[in-house]
Amino acid sequence: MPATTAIGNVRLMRLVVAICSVDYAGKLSAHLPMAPRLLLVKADGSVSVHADDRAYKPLNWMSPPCSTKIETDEAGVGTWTITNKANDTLVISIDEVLHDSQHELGVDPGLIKDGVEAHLQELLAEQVTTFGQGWRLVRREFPTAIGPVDLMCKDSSGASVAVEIKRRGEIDGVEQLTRYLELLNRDPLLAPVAGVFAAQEIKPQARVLAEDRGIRCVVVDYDALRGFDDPDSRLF
Amino acid sequence: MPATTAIGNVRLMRLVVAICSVDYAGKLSAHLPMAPRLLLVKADGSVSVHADDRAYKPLNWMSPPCSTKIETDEAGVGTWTITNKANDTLVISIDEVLHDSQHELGVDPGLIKDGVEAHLQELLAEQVTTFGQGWRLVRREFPTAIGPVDLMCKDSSGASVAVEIKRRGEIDGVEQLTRYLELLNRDPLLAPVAGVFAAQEIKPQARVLAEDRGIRCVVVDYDALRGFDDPDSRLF
DNA sequence: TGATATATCTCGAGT
DNA sequence: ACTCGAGGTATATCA
Repeated sequence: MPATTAIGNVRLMRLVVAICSVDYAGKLSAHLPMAPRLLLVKADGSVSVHADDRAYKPLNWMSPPCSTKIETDEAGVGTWTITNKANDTLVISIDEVLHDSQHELGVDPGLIKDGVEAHLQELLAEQVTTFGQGWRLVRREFPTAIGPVDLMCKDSSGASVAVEIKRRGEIDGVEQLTRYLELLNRDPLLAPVAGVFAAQEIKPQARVLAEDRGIRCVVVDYDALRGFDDPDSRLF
Repeated sequence: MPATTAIGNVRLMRLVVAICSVDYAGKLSAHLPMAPRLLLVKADGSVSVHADDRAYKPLNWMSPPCSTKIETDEAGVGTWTITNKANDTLVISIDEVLHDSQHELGVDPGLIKDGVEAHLQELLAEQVTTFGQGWRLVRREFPTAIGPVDLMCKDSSGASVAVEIKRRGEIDGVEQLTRYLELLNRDPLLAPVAGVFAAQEIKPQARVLAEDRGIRCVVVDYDALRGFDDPDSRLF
């Protein structure tokens, strides 16, 4: 078995706290005046600039793949120029370095998620009787010219119903389902096709719009659906 | 003049590199197995968990406002429990601390941007002949009951045209313009009103939908428009 | 590779 | 508080 770590493959995360200004030129232009900030250089070469607020979004960043040209003196003062394939450039001008450290983290084993829309669709596909007794699934991701319908079903009377599934039901979803229904109802082999808008939460505006268009709204309980599902198949 | 910094107001960014596992329960459930990661605690109380890749998105996070309960021993081993108003919880279990430092950054002076949609609208308002010879601007932000139309114009024959401007032209923008046109064409003093969908980039789906509804699509070149504009008016 | 849909989207403006 | 729209959206999936 070969060694899993070679010196040349050691990948480090570098944390720099520095007084710096930043200029980005690419899809837009952006400028950050000189101030103390965190510079985060990751093992994949990506660079992000963080202020002391906001958990999610950096002030500025360069996504990988990208390369960094560092032109600094022994105190770390100078400039970093980061460029990507599209020739977007991020220039960081450093006046003073307050902290500089490197850390080996290794490859992350990754995130396991549960409760996203794809999972909700799976559960509902298995349990279309959530929508009514005697319903059956025709197919998931039923193809149309403008995109796939989440679930195509038949109700107990054999009538077609297109189901649009969202985690949070907003107006966009109703518009999307409306477009599908308009298209599907032009097909004499399918028409008439009714619509169901299913979500864990449906915003009042979306409900009004849907019902005005004759679309039935169904609020689904993820935990209840999951309860009927095999618990051993759960991720954790 | 009062002192601008009191001890109680000193706000610090804390950088911790630790072997940890993470569980989030809120809008969804997510789990990160034990591994070395960066924990970033900002002055606003927000916490984010970073792996050694991706510039933009943390693996896990809690946005402010939120509060953290730290239950660790003198070596930093133990758990952090972060909760927000909605009772979403992020639990970080720390096995070993590899680095721990704090830094005072102060409030960031903020980002200056150039090249966003508002600017595109300005440029097109100044140069409506981009859409055709003899066109003239009636007004920007033309008011309607459901919101302002970006540009209301008259073409060389004097016919009214409503223009919707986006940086990226997607289906939502076509829907928006469709709603405006429907409303405007009910007004006998204005009707008939034609539609133009203008964007730096128009997605195929959006183009199909727009043209199906008789809306003309125009791809505009931001840099070319800017070239005609006064360079002194640029932000930087 | 390009197009499409999702996201714990985030974030800001306006009501 | 809520809604709506924009984002250097980023990111995953699927053709």
